[in-house]
Amino acid sequence: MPAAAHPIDPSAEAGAAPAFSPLYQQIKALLTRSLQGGEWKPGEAIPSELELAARFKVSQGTVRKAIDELAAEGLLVRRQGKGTFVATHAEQHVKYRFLRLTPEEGGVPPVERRVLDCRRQRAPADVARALELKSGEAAVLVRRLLSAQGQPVVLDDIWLPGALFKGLSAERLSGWRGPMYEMFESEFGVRMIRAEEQIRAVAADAATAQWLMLETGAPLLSVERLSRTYGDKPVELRRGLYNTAHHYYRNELS
Amino acid sequence: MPAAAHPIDPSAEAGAAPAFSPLYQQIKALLTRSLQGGEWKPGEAIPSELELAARFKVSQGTVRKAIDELAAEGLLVRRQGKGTFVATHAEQHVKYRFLRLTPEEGGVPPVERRVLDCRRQRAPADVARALELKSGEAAVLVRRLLSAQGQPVVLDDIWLPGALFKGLSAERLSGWRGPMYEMFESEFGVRMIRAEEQIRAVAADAATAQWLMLETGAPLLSVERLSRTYGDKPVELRRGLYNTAHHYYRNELS
DNA sequence: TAGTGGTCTAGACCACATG
DNA sequence: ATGTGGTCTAGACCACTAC
Repeated sequence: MPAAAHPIDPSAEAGAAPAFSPLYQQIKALLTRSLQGGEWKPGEAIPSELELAARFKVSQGTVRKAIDELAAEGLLVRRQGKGTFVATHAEQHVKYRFLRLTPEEGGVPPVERRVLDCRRQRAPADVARALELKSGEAAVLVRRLLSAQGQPVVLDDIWLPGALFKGLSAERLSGWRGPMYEMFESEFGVRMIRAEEQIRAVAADAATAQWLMLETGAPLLSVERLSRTYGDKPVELRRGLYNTAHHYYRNELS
Repeated sequence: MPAAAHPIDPSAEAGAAPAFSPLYQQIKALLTRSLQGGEWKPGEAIPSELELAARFKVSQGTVRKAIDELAAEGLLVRRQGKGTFVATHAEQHVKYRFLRLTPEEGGVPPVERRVLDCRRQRAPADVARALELKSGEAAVLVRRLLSAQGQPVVLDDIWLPGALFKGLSAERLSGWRGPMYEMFESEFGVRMIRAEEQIRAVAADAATAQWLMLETGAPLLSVERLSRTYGDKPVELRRGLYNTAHHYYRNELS
């Protein structure tokens, strides 16, 4: 019983919980649950460290450590003198967090978007499995073409759970200015916080080649991304095909 | 002057320093310098937090925060009850830190190595620029073929600064068991701590196709990696061509 | 001037590893 | 039993932001 001096009863504020972990981990779990439950919305400030310390009956330092970890994970953003805020995809500095495609020297990133298709249909088996949908459950398929200076660079197929994205249409997508994840956040209340990608090199098939204005068989970067929201729940399966003739996917290892 | 109560004179233990940053940042810089200078070697334990606190005349908490950051960056490894150790590529759990190529379900990673070439020569202009060598300075070029179950998967060209890798030969490389970065560390005192990668899809040329037992023009993943050691000094330029028919490059975004 | 996050301290106690 | 890192507290002071 590590924190016997100040145990927090998990059943007090919520249901089953990690039970006996360090106090700051319990606080972190409680904060995560509040974020997940929408107590504080993206962009809003959460209560001050002292307020939270009073609410949870722990010291400021303990709250601080919990917030530190959530900030390190990108769920919260600290701003000295102002407060701590729920992270949002609308922020300038995280705009390229999930956009790893970088132009060669002197080029521009592929920011021109064209929605080719947006339809609701039953999720195919592989998509259903990835998104943890029941087989045959509704899904939304969005197909987009991203270009840089008129040159097509990316062909994206995006699968979303139908239940979470009611009312999503090609018109709404086309009308939206700014990152897609910002729209998901503000229009559908779905916030992506983490993603895993599988990257391969593939040959362009005839249809893809036509969209990207390449020869059939041209080498393309295939990026399959599974995005997750709070609680590691998968909410987006994205399959992108990138023409890397004038762009590259950048990555940092540490 | 944030830390006026306990300023550390940068000139006391070393030369010019970040001057007036938070105390723990100054401690961090001092620890980094000791790591860089080889005061503690990879795998060894550094002094305990209390010892360091005494040495630097600060509280344990301040040393702790400095070590926390270095541990987060992967330079140190904490082990409860034992001490804090200098990270090493020999550790099991970091063995795959720089190896992102993952087998498809049921497959095996490409661990069979064959050294095709190892020669010293003048660095070409682009390599010299990346490694920050003077033009015409000596470099070592290593070419390797990695296979999984007899099937070639990766063709690697590795450029290293000649001055740092005296005595590197195909024989020594072939004889080494374990990760290459472990060899660089223990045999040449060069420890990689960070790397940036540029990833593209390319078509196999005739020579590459032959090595990888593919058709000319087959799509390959091109991974160009610049690895850095302490002080962000570049020490390796690696150009890998991956056959992603049965493996994929995995990445996590957060 | 007041409130926020950021730094630093000193000391207590716990958990883990080792002799 | 001792020494290590890990957690938690209470309080002080600093730096930044806003009113």
